[in-house]
Amino acid sequence: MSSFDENDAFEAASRPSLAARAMAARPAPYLDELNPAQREAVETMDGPVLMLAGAGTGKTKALTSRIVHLLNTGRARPNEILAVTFTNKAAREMKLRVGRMLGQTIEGMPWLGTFHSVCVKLLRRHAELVGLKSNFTILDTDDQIRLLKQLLTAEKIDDKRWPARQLAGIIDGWKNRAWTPKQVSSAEAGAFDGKGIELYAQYQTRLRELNACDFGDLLMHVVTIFQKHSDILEQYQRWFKYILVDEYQDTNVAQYLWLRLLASGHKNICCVGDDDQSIYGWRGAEVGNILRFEQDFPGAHVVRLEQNYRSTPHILAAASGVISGNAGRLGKELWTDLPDGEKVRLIGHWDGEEEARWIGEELESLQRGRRTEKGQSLETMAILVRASHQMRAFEDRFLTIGLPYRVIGGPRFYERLEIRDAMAYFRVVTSPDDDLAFERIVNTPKRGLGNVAQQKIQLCARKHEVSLLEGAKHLLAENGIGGKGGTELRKLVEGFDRWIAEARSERLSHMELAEIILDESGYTGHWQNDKTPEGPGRLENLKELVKALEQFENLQGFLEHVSLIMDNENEESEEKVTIMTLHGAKGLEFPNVFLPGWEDGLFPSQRSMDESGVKGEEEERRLAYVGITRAERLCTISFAANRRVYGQWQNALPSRFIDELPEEHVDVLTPPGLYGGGYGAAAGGAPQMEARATKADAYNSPGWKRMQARANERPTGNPRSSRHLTIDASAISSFTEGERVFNQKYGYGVIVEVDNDKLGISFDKAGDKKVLASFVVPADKAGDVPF
DNA sequence: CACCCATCACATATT
DNA sequence: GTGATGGGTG
Repeated sequence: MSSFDENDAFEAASRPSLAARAMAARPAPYLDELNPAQREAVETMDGPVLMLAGAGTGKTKALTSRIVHLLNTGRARPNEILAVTFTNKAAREMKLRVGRMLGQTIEGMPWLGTFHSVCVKLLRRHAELVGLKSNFTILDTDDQIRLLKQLLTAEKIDDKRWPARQLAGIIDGWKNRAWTPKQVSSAEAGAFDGKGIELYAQYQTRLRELNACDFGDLLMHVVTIFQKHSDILEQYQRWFKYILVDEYQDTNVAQYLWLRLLASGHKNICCVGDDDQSIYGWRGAEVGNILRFEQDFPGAHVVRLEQNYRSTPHILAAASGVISGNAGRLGKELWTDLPDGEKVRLIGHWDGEEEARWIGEELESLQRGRRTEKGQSLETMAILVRASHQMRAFEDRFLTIGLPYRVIGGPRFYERLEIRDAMAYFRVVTSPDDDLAFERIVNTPKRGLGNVAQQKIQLCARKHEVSLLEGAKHLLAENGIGGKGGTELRKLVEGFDRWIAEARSERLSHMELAEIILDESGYTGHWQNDKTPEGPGRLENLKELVKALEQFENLQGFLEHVSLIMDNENEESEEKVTIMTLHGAKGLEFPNVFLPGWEDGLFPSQRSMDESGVKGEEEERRLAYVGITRAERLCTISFAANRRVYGQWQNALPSRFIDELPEEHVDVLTPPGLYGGGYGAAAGGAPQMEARATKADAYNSPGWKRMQARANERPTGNPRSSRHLTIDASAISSFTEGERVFNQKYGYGVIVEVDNDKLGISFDKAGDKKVLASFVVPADKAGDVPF
């Protein structure tokens, strides 16, 4: 009990000032700003509440008002409220808004955070109950895979046939369901060649030896503790008087159990979510959790937020047309007061590059101001893609035309090679037992310590039952290693001793220490001598890393932060258009949204449908719904008939979701190139892109018919029945040597060589080229196709 | 042991 | 097209 009370997270927050001040401020002006539904959700404070909040219905506003109301009415002190979100961004936003409503910052809400960060706090307190020390390290996916690889090698399992990645996925799945190795269902016995469960047990043992956790463990361990130690659970049940959960539709089984355990006392739990926006099934989220809420918490108060403040009626109607294709929804009807605005625009393109080019032009025209409109900032515009590899085409295009853009969710700062290396050095300094970190950097930069030498260190460490760093010392003492490697290893080990002592003495600031570590270890020098074009950038990143340390007390605190917060939102001043994935865009809104790549196989993703069938398709459909509902004023959907996949040209059909867009809310634009416009004619004629046509027209256009015809010519029959992103079989060998052909890029030419779908062509102007057959048409048909 | 080149699998989304 | 891996060479 005493240690419980000494918890600084509780203590620091217990200062009376905030709660007292909040209570003194009795009047509740924030209530007047809510609509009736929101107000009901805020004022129903006791007992279970389910807030079904459609996109753009003021969910965060209701949630933060509820927190403020709980404080304001004296129901709870700030540190007695547990509020969990999925992303750090959402947590930050909530903190900010609660603070603003209260008129002060709220450092006093220690239990407002992501599931993972709250769990880390809990687990540090009770780590010994699951066999860990409270200073355990948190492994990221990379470390996880490396560890599993080691296990596989030790078990002599061929990691070609049975890749560590796959095992990691299986184990993650089990952890998402809060299954410890002993609890894994017998139905899973066959997993990973029948060795899955055994390997899982070994992996957990290894993690304990390393005093480490992976992401899944954070939740699972806490659930285990709650289940096994009722006294601890009861303390927390009493402590957390009110529980709030954001994005409830994204909770997995472990999170669900965690919440149910904590709420089972007073049942003051308020879950906010939207079953139509559940898009994380692939990482274990269970829509069932939200669908079942009323059974789990009998007497639950269900509030629907249906007034949308974000999007125009056309956009809402388009979104609801798509989502209505899903079965088993809780059902909501969004409505809005806003004026009609523009219809959702739909446009097809010949290939991905043209799509990027067209969107680039659209962005510029929005920026300049279309027709009578005023120009808009690039900040109002976003391109939301299904898969991150789609981003590349846009980056390429925007670089050439000099359009400023920002990619969110690309390779993140803290996942970069040099940052991870540098952090591995810091990890060894702060916890010398961190073998995974040590392993990562023993030979980075190159110290002449290859496989053989590293094996020796491993063996020596195991012999003495010590960490790798200690093992290396023993090895040196025993003269087990000589030559260049030996000298270098000695230098490294001595370096670590020095840095560790330096860190303990606290004489230097941790920033200075970090610089010394990177310099003396030769890591900075390694990149200074690097002659690849990335070298300077990497050095730059290392500098930024040291700068980022400034905000933290010490290296330890920094590492903890990084392991949980892998985002990197540096504030920039320049206006930029945003490129991000649909998943990343959830919770955001933009006046102008572009949704490219709506092709069957890409979106909905083939893999999702192969793996999860109808459920997968429904999740993809929700993703489409999320995409459309991000738009406030203008939403533009596009697709391309041809796209490069794995560097190969493939053709595709428009997404099935396009057929589900209600026609009366959609404006079909004519692509540049149809009706004789585009490539040849555009030079002389007016730009075609604003031309109006109906959806049917676009599908009936010559170019479109040809695309369809090509797809249907394939011998596989029904084009909807199998993969759509495949090589266009009709194009293969349909050309012969000597035939005269036309290609968009190179103009007219004669075929000199046929190699399956690749043609060698001697062009009149461009010379000899290799071109894919699907990119070429007979010269006499050049007018028919959308070139 | 480091470096170079050929080969291969590959890329749905994230804490 | 990219990044990881493995075999051969210096």
